[in-house]
Amino acid sequence: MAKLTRLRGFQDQLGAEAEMLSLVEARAKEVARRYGLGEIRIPLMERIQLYERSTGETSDVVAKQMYIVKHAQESSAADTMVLRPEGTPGVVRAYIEAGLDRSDPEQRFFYCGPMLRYERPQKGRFRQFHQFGVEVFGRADPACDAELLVMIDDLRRELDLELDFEVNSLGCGECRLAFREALLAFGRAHLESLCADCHARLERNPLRIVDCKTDAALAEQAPKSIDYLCPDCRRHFDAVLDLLRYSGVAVTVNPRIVRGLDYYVRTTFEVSSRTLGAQNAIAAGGRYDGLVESLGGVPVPGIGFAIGLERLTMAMSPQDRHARAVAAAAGGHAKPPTARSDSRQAPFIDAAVLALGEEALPKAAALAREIRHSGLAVEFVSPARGLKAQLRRADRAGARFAVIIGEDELSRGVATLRDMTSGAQRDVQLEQAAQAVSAAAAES
RNA sequence: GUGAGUGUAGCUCAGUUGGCAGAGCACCGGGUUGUGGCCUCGGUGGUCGAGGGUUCAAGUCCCUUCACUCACCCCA
Repeated sequence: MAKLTRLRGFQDQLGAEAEMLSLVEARAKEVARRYGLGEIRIPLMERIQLYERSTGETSDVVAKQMYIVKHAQESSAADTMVLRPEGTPGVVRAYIEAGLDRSDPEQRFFYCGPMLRYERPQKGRFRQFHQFGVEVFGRADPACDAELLVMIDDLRRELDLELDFEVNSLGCGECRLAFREALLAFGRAHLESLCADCHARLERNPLRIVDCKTDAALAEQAPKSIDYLCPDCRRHFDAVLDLLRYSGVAVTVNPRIVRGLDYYVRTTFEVSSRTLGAQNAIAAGGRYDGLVESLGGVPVPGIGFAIGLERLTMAMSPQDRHARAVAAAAGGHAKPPTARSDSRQAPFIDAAVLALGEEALPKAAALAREIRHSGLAVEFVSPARGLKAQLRRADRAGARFAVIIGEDELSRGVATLRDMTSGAQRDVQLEQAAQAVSAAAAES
């Protein structure tokens, strides 16, 4: 039989890797809670039209990266379903569907979960990846824009990371029109020197010319959106920058932050790491004031961002990752029982219960359960092998204590309680064995 | 979609001008009839990514293909 492998661009996360992601996710949720955000859970699939009308049909994400889902028996062309490539459109849809735009427009959400995009995988880029995202509705004021950046900075501090913050303003619909014209004029004027990609961009998405890396010098000369801001947009952007300066978040204004999604207006931003390679964007977002309306709701401004969780964990140093993973895996344990189990990928346990012989088996199984009821993590070791192998398993599982019940113990009505770190062991009465284990665990 | 690099044991990798597929780690067992880690002795484990070609003989040379990795593009 041919071996079945995981799909290209998809990954399994085992042990420490999974622990790391859970840990980062927990930190992000904690920070979100402090910023008054409530959780929202939305479907993994939506109608394709949702993304066509929000993210934009010309964006790469919609044009060539979506997974279309087909039911085995039924399919309806009118309702083409796709796996979500990003979170924002779904959240906006849910917001409108719940009638919040009319009844209670100011809402603050966070979400967390997998996103799927069909792309060629590389370092930091996967077909399924996880995002932690934030969406705020009903706030048009610059303080809200600044606050989201500050929030990301808080998370950055919690995780002790060095990250670069870059912001830009695309302007509102009005100033974008003028900016777009200027870009097209620039493109036509330099038609010969533009790279092949930029020729295509000129047609599809002129904004992206600014972002060209093939000819950085030329891109440098291209018109910048911040030079085309109307007075209102200018004031808004300046206010955001002032607030950030006052908050002590070091940001750089980068006119090349144009974003690939159609719905962005005014403030856009990217947060990146210097240690990640080519795919260094860890978080990105921006304002989308017209989006709720264009998806059928009443006009409500909105702004949000998403963090790539895999990239965030990758940005942590290896030593840091290891230390954190071990700490997370160890649970409440100060240190693992042996040096060897230091490299363990799974959680450490408090006790391993070993049974020797048929007679001891039910007693041992019952004892394991009783110890668990006191809140400790217990593994009932397979009794199919000898004591030596069972003890080795106990060590491998990272157990602090081994509780042994064999012929000898049974005849005396006791269990042997062995401290796996010191090797010291003593008899405890079978009836009090569970209390003895939890008492021993409590003092070590 | 484009380009480059890499595919040998579960993992990390040796493998000479083509000549019997190896090491370390991991795993299992003995040394200890009921005592883990350290030590020691032994053992299990391979379609050499796949298919074809050249040759008396291919892990090694040639062609094709697949996968992985990195980069372009794009993005979290």
